[in-house]
Amino acid sequence: MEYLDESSFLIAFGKNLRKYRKLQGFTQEQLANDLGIEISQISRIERGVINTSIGNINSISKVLKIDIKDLFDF
Amino acid sequence: MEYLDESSFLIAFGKNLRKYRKLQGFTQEQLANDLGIEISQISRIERGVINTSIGNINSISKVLKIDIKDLFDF
DNA sequence: AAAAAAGTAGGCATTTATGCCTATATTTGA
DNA sequence: TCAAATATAGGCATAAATGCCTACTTTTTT
Repeated sequence: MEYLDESSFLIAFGKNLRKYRKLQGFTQEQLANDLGIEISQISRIERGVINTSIGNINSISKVLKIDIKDLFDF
Repeated sequence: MEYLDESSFLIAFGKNLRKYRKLQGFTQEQLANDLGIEISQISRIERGVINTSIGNINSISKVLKIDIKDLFDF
């Protein structure tokens, strides 16, 4: 198991989220709308610009209908 | 797979974190010191009072030497 | 190539997490 | 039971995420 520094972690997480979002057939806008959050936030999370909350990630996994653990599996 | 609302999720997450922290033989203070964050934050996370960041959780898994996915496995 | 769709960027105000500190409560061990 | 260790609580200042908005860039589709 490898541990990343925060910046690398956020970028890797974002890439993985993007993968699952597309896999489930969502645009950033659809995901943001279903979540009730800003589309710009999705963009920032996927690019690793911001360090979002675990609650937010729980909501995202709910909307995408995936296991939250998958979002941390990379 | 079951999806929790945010409040229930944060409480469940906190309980799980506490379980793994004790399992790895850390006090809240030791964990906070190793992380370089406030002990009061650990307490708040474990009680589900705050909605901490994914970067913080990555750091915690690193210090506890566990798989980050375990912290989301409940 | 042109138009449409999707994603990126940045500013500003607001909300929330965090740091720092002190005091209180609970749990553990002698 | 008493003392020590561990955890909880709250206030205040600061930093960071978020909401809301507009403009620009990149990608996709026709």
